[in-house]
Amino acid sequence: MFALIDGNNFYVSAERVFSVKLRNVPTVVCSNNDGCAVARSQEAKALGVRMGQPLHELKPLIRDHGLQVRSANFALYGDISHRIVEILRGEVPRLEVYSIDENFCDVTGIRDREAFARHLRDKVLRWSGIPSCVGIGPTKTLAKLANKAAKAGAGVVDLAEPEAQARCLATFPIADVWGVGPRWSARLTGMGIHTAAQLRDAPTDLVLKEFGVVLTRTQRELQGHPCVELEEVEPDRKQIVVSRSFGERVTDHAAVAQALATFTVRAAEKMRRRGLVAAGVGFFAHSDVFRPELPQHSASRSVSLPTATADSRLLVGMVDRLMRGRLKEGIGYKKAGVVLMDLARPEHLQGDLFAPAIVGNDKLMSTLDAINAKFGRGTAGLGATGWAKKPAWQMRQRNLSPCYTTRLSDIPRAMC
DNA sequence: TCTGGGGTCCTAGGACCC
DNA sequence: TCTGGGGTCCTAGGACCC
Repeated sequence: MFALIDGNNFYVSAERVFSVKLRNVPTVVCSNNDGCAVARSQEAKALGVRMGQPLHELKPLIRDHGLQVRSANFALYGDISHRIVEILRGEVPRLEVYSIDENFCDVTGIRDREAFARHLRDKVLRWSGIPSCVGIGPTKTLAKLANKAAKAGAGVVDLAEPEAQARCLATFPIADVWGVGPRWSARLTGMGIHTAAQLRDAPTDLVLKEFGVVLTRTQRELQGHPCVELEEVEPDRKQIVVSRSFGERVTDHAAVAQALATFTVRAAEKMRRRGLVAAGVGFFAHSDVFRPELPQHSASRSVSLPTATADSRLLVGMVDRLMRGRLKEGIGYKKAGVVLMDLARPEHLQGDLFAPAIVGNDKLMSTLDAINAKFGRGTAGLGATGWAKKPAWQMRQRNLSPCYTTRLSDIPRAMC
C-alpha cells in the first residue's frame, strides 16, 4: 500500500515559511530568469493565474490585486525538501523521493491509515512549516490520484478499498491521471474516454494497440494491479544538463563561450557529487525563438570522449572546441546549455586496451569542490568562466529571497 | 520589453551482422 | 517462377513526468 505525500503549492509554501508577509496574500514563484509562473498560491490561482503564464501578462494583477512575485530560490526549496524527507524517514520504513515536493511511502500493514496520514501531515507542517496532502492507494497511480483528490479540501484521501476507488474514479478527469499528458488526453477524449473509470474499463487490446505498453501499465494500475515498484534507491543519472536562458540577447561569442564554460563547470560539479564520469559531451545555443522577426540560428554538437572524465578542465576544453566556429555573426543568442552524456560509475568503465583510463585529476577536483562547499559556490574555479561582476548573460532574478537555511549570512534574525 | 529547466522511457526505422 | 530467418545497435521523434 502506497501513500503519496505532496507539499501544497510547494515553492510558494517554502517562501512563506520565512516571509510572513506573503501569507494569505496572492503569491507566485517564477521560473529561472523570472520568465513565467511555476508555482501559485491558492489566492493566485483564484485570481486566474495559469501554470506557466508569462510574468509580463501578470502586470495588471500585480498592480491591482497586490500579487506578490518571487524569483525561484532552489537552494531554499531543495533544503526544505531534504528536511521533509528526513521527517518522513523517521515515520515509515520505506520511502521513495519522487520529486522535490513528493514522497511515496510504504504504508503496508498500517491499520488506521487515515489517522497515520493525518499524523504525517501534522508532523511535516509542525517541523518544516510546509502544508501537504496525502493520498493512499494500492498502486502508485491510485495513490497519485488519491493525492489529487485530497487537494480538493479533505487533505487525506484513502483509496485502499475498491468501493472508494469506484466512487473517486467515476468522475476523475482523464487529463489528471498520472501518465496521461495533453496529447493522450485529447486522443482519449476523442475516443469517448473522459474519466479514469472509463480508461480502467476500456478494452486492454485497444489501449495497447493505440497507446502502447506505457498507458496499458497505467490502466493495470488503475485496476489495482501494481506495475511500478517503490524505488528506494535513486538510479544513477544517464545525463546531466545545465542550460539557461540569458538575461538579454548576446551577440558576443566570447560571452557565450564564458556562459558555456560556467555551465560546464556546474554540470561537472553535479556529476562528481553523484560519483559519475562522462563519456560524451555536447552543447547547444539558440537565438530568441520568441522574436521570429529577428535572424534565427541554432547551433549544437556533441562528441563521444576517448576516455571518460569528471575533470572540469578537460570538459571545458572539449566544449570550447565543439563550439568554436559554430556560432554565427550578428545573431543574438538567448539560451545555451551543456549536456554531459553516457554517464557511468568509474569502477564500471570498460578499460582502453592502449591507454590507461584517465578520469581526470581527482585530487584537484575534490579540492576545488571542497573549497566551494566550504566558502560558497564560485569561490575557486576556472578562468574560462570569466570573473566579470555581472555578465550580460546572467539570468534575471529581481525578487530573490535570501537562502535562509543554507547560507550563514542569510539566517533570519529574531528581534527582541 | 517580457515566455524555465531538467529528466526518463518507448517505438519505429535503418544499417548492419551471420 | 523462385528470392530466409533471426538478431543487435543506433538514432530520431514523440510521449510523459516534475
